[in-house]
Amino acid sequence: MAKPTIVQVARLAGVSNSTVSRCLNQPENVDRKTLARVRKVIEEIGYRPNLLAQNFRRGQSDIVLVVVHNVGASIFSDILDGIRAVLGSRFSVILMESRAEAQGHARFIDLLVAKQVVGVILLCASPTFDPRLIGGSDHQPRLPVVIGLEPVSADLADLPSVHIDNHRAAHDATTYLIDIGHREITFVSGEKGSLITADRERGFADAMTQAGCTDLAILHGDLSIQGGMAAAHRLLTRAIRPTALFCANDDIALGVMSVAAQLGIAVPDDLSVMGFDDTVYAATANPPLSTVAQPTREVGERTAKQLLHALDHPGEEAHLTEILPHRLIIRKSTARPRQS
Amino acid sequence: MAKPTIVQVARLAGVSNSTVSRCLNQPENVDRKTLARVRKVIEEIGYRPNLLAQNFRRGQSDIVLVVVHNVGASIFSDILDGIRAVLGSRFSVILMESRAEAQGHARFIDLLVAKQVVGVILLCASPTFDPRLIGGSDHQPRLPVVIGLEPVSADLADLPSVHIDNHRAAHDATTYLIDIGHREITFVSGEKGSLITADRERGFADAMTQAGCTDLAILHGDLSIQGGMAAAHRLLTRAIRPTALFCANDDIALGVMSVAAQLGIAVPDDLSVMGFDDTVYAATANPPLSTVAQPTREVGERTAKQLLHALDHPGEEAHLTEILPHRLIIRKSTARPRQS
DNA sequence: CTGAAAGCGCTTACAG
DNA sequence: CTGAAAGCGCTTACAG
Repeated sequence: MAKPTIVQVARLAGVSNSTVSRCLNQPENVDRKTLARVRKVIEEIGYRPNLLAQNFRRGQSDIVLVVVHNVGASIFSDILDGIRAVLGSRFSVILMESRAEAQGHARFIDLLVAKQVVGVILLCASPTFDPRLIGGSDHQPRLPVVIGLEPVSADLADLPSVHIDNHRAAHDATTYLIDIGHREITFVSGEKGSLITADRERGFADAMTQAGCTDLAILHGDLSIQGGMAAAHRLLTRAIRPTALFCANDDIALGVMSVAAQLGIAVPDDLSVMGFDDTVYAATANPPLSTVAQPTREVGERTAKQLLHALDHPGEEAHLTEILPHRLIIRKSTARPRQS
Repeated sequence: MAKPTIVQVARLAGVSNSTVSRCLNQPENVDRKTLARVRKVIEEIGYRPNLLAQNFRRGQSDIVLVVVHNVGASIFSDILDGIRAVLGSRFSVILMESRAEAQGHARFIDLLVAKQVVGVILLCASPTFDPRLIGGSDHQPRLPVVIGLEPVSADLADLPSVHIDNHRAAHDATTYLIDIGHREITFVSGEKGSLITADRERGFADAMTQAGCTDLAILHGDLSIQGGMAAAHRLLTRAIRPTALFCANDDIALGVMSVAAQLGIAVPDDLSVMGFDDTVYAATANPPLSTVAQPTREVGERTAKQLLHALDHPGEEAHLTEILPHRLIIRKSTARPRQS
């Protein structure tokens, strides 16, 4: 009545454990008749290999861990689709939220070190992740890690990564706003000093400077709807307002637009708003949000491909950084400023 | 140079493996001086127990698996916060997407059966999950499973679950629309026959019937922005339109509103739109979306508490179904119909 | 193509 | 409070 093991299968089939194991893992090396007999027994008693034992014995699992900051962010849907499309049925994907490990952390590390996972895809800015862990040694190959979507901290610069050129993307978007006549543009960003937004801030700043707008306005806050609302309350209730707000992500932009609507400020007539990410909520916003699109599915595919490569070529040191193309999406939330 | 094991720690500390193991798992049963010595060695050589071995030996892990349909859905953020708040540091949470297991499935099952996880929280409608797996037997206790957020199929009716009363919630929302004067209301739903929306459809239908509106209009589609857009294109381009659309979730409602805006149909003046879920995007929509709120964080907390209870009381058969309160949130997307 | 045997790293009664 | 020993279920050289 207890869960059947390889031993019972062997006994019932009249073969050794080894043979059963071979039937499972390298059936091509087993006599056809033996194989059939063993498989019949497996079927009959409903045997399933104990993964825990298997992983332990092999010293590794077939699980790829994907770390995201926050499960509810819609941008991850497509990325995961891409990842799974590439990984196929060879590996299972499990997810963890990095914010959950802020204090915990230890478990997360144990999981990696203990090789319950065979590789890691980090879709979150890196601070959470202790680079020492992937060091590896003579006997212990380093655990393959690929960073996707977000920029890479200096610590982890030697890891393969896949992302857009955030500096250039922000530069392009800012330049677009300047080109249509805006001069008073505020960049509504995330936390000060955060890696995620640093490149975007610099891109904004450089574009502004190049256009002769030396009075840089960057507002730090939170990369969320709430953050956008807070920023809007500060920026839009002043006597002199910027004519355009370039937001570090779409959630901020959505928060900004909702406050603008509350205050009776018309977008884009009185205020242009530009987002970043092109999440599913950008296109259906009212007005539809102009934004910078990241090729999310491709980010997923490419990170997974890099991981696969690392998995299949354990020796190679491939610090490949892939820069994927971004795309400016102009919808209805941006327009020439009124008085220009 | 190889990864240190318990054996090396024992040798270096001059004790047996057993003692090292005890230092790790039941330090209160170890002499203070021994403990100190062993801990020092552990520290020095950077020993970390091999989780794979530990789990295998113990026959279980300390991981709780949370299954969601789609990682990108914002509703899961709060639920997971609630789950983790309750589970604390005693368990790690990993996530899997049920949609990914549509074909795969086998791996998912293996993971459960192999007890790589100690319990499961299902936040997705149940079809994906094969109830036979949790059967258990004399020697094998059933794996604790708690269903949260979504309604439970008949198959799994004996499992503990936590959700709102979807029938009543939809009934309340519909009644509200009727009370403010609407008679031509269409329910924009998900897939036909889907468990997720069945109760909401019935709640809508019952409220309509009770109000004497016998001509029921339910449109089936997809529970997404795209689905809402498609539905709106069908419903709003006709000569005779409903005066209100009650959508099975907020994403649909957002899709509907965006198409309405495109078509120049004013919400709520020409058309009332009601959502369901109260995701973070509802409040900032333009106009802000009236909807039905689910107590998401509480759903997470309660499912986790039920799981914890099941974990701590393996014998007890507690098929507790918890019905949590919903809340009607009236914002600006609903109003009296024009001609009433 | 198959089997006997060792062993992965840990835990757990059982003695002492 | 501590140690010697068995064993969890599987895989993997090594013989044959």
